[in-house]
Amino acid sequence: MFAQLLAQKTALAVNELYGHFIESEQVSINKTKKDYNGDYTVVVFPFTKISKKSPELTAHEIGQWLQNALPQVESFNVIKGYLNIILKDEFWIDFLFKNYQNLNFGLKSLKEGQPPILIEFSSPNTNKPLHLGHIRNNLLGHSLSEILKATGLSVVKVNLVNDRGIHICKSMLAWKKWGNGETPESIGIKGDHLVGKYYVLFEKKYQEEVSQLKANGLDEETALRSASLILEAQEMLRKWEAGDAETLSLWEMMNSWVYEGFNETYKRLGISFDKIYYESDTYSIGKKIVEEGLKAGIFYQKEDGSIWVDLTSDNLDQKLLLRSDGTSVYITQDLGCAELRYQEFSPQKMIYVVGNEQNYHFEVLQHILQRLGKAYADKIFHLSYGMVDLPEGKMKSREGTVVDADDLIDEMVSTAREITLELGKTSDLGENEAQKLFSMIGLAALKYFILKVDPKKNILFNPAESIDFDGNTGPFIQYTHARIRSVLRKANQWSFSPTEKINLLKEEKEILKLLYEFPFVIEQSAKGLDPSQIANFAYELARTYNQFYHNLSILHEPDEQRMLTRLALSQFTVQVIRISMHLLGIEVPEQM
RNA sequence: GGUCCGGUAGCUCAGUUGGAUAGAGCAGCAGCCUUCUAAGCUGCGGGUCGAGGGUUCGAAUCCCCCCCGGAUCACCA
Repeated sequence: MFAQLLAQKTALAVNELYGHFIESEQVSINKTKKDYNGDYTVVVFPFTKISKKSPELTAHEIGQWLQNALPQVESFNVIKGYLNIILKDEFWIDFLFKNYQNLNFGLKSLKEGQPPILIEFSSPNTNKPLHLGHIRNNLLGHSLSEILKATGLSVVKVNLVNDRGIHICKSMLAWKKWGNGETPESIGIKGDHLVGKYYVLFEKKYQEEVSQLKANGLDEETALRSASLILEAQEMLRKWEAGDAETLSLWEMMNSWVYEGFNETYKRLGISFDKIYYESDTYSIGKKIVEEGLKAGIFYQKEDGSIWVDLTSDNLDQKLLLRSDGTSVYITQDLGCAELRYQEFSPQKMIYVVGNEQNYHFEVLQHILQRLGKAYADKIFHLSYGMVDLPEGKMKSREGTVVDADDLIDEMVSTAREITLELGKTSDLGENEAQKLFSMIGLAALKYFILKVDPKKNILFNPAESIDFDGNTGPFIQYTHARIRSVLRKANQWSFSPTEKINLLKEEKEILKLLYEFPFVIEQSAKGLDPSQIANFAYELARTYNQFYHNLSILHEPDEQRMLTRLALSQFTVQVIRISMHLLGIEVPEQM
């Protein structure tokens, strides 16, 4: 990065000019604001105490020194005490010539011999279909994996399927009671939707029974606890953990329906995993860990047999680890799963992509692992992302107020189809290709809409206002890509390898300055586990290119070297757009 | 109540370790297609950066306090 070099040299300048040593980290270098003339701006205010001169004079002295010391510097100017540095066009042109054909610009190759980063995401429950919240989770997980890989890390994508527990028993019980043997085939709906239907039905019947009990004089809490439906579900869970054959076969059948449904949705989203864990496999390992912890006196047992950990000295609460009837809870299996993964992969880091509603859970998990003295306790990291809210508030599966993932994807694709057909630029495509394009565009709109937002912030999704296809959107960036590709196809007759260094126009230089930033953007995005930085960069790049495209001609440019330079610039831009979008899990079309 | 997260234009969001006059998109209005794709480009209007104090040459950014919103504190996951 030139900015780093500039900071080092500025520190040296202060040292030589004013006899005072400073670290280059103390120098603040910014990109020059659009309204001013320059490429980089050195902020000299902090040095005025050292120079004992006015900001203007200090800036002039440092600027002169830098111009003498750095051959890349063309000139400088000082405005209101800010030192603006202008680099020679040669610097930018060299950068262009060196990189415009690089298909992997900004990407680092895998560093061998390093322990992997393990990233868990998706982690669905098998009692209901995926909704918009899960989409965010999946997109974040996928994108982060790509971004981390781009920095040369080895990444293992894992999914932990929540395939057991009381919630699963609820949908099983409801299907058993009222399902009449329905299957996905028999009624023609996706398996995950079918199971979800019975989960919702259970809640409905359960609430009815609770109301009835309350009408008979029971208080709410007692009614919730003593309703026959919940007791039956609990009994089913005990049978399941005891290995009851009938229960297990029902469970296997319904789970297989769900997996089939999930796989279809994952496929549409372009999501995949290296390894899938099942809670039904990890909970027993967790149980053992809990028992060992109990023996070691780290946990304690109540009279009813339930096992707890007391975290009050860590400013947390007491936490149940194993129920009185011996069945496990959510955290039990998470203890087992962490152990299993660590044994299996010895990762340098285990990232959990899980919503911020579980912040407390992960804090507790980490504290428990620390108390158990596990080596991996400090390697777990909860990537906590914000909820996707509706105008009326949180989505709730149990109440059926969710934006269904499959429905939303369908809707996005069909909107993409309408818009594309209306614009009529793809009439030469065959049916298959057209279908692929609509899907590509619809998914881009959805994915970009989610990923452009800082992960830790909540997203407001208003179903009444459809997701945009204009402006700061995925399709806008795709469009820019298609546009550039179109120009490059037409330019095939030229070699488009410029040989002479032209002097750059503003529009050309603006793009080069952005492209120059790209590797740094990837690094920052990886460091902050934040795909939105890539998304915002891609938009900025596309927007800047469109200005260039609008103001200047490429193929009609009479000066051949200038034309070739613009082609190289277009080539470079199209690569970086493609790479950026790839890091977000978004495909780009040749035409649209 | 405890803990954690958030509050930037009518709406949705950017805003690097504190730096110049806080930026985009959508929505609204006005322009630009005989020229490489108009899903584009240009212009206009729109802001007490939740409120108040403090630190600093300089605060949307850091500190304190308050207001508002959300999450969480289950023998749910």
